[in-house]
Amino acid sequence: MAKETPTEKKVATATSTTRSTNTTATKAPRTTRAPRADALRNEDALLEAAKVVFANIGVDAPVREIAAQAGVGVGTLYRRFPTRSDLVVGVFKREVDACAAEAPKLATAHPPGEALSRWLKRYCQFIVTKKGLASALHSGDPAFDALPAYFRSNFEPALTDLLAAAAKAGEARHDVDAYDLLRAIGNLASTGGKDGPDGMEHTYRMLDLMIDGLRFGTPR
Amino acid sequence: MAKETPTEKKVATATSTTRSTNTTATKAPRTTRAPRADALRNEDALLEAAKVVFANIGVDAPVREIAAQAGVGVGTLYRRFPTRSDLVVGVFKREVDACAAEAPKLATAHPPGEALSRWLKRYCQFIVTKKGLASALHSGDPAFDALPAYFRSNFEPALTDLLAAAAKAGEARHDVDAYDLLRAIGNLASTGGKDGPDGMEHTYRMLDLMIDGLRFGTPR
DNA sequence: TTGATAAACGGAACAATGTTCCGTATCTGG
DNA sequence: CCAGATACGGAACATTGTTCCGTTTATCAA
Repeated sequence: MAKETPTEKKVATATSTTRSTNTTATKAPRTTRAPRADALRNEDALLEAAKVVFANIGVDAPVREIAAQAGVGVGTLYRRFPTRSDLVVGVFKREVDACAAEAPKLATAHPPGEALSRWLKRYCQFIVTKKGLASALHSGDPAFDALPAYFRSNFEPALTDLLAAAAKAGEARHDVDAYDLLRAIGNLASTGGKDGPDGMEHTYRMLDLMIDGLRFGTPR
Repeated sequence: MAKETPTEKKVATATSTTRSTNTTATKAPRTTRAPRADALRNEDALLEAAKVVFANIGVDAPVREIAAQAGVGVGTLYRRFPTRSDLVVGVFKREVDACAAEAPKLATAHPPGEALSRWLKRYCQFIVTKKGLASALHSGDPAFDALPAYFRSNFEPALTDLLAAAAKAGEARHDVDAYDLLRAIGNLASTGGKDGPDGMEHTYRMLDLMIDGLRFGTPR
């Protein structure tokens, strides 16, 4: 097993919430057993490691590198992700999930307008960070075919809710389509990314401009 | 080890490669010798083989395949093209050369309007055939950085001449820019290529439309 | 607690590919 | 025709993605 787990603290990350999703009521199903704890831990470690390695080396980073970073053998990696592409897909989805999941959190922690602008900034970071992955999407590999739909089906509702709340509170106009905005900001952020002359500053300034535009004509 | 890469010797379509034409006729260029005949032959065979293999298998075809098709060993291939990318570049340039070189030939063999339309059709074939290579150009490999300029610097003058002659003969309008036309037809041909429902027919119909447009308003 | 066993693990081994090396064969100039 | 520069072929090496399988371990019931 993964003897190489000196840093066991990771376990404390309360991954428990996502457990017990299936068939808890039935008794002693010989055919199905609860997933092993180390397997779950490793799947998480692999996705996390892949995210880091992709960011450092690029999406073309060797699989061995990722396995090493995760403290796991390649065999383990391949049981979970039968293909390199599957790993890329996994990382992409996980990042989409994480970004989309912040929308409701921000909505409860801040007033609607503030929540909206904070999330849009977060979304910008997602776009810039995942530029490498995004280019992989257009590489012709059919494994990535489903990702655009996944992207939209997660982000559009999240932003729609934020927009509606902001509009209702009089902090944004009503006539803005969430998907239009996602695309516009996506284009904005994907050109002139973090490697620009002044980091992400330029992108953020443009984003602020757009956010002000959202407020324009709003009753005060 | 083989480091320096003299690589291209210009367009090289000229037949004779005698060294004596260089500068003054002083004796004893001890340092340079005429290239061996087999070397020249193999370079040609490699480019030709690569063209075929790229067309059949794709630009990602194994190098060994190309060497085999050319009837040479990989060592020979790598002496001429130190990198896989160099081979791709070589094929691309050679195809550009071949296509551009037909312009003057057509100009002498046909009346200006006919020459123009024939060459545009030929250009269409180039675009469709090289779709695979074109996508490789946008792969981030710096070896391909010079190709767009090469493309333009060969095609634009060729087409400019054809256009001017046709306009002078009253067989085309005067207000059409060669580069604009190259781009327009390039876009036309790159979508819906030869794999479409009716082969290249659709593309050719659109091309004819455009050629008619070139004639429109021309004095007769 | 303990033991049987399904599940998971690690990493060696395999296959495909780009690239390098070098002993041998061939061409060229004199 | 000879000597030496030049080029050749393909085995060998390096880097990946992927598979296999003997070993280890978490789980569960007794």
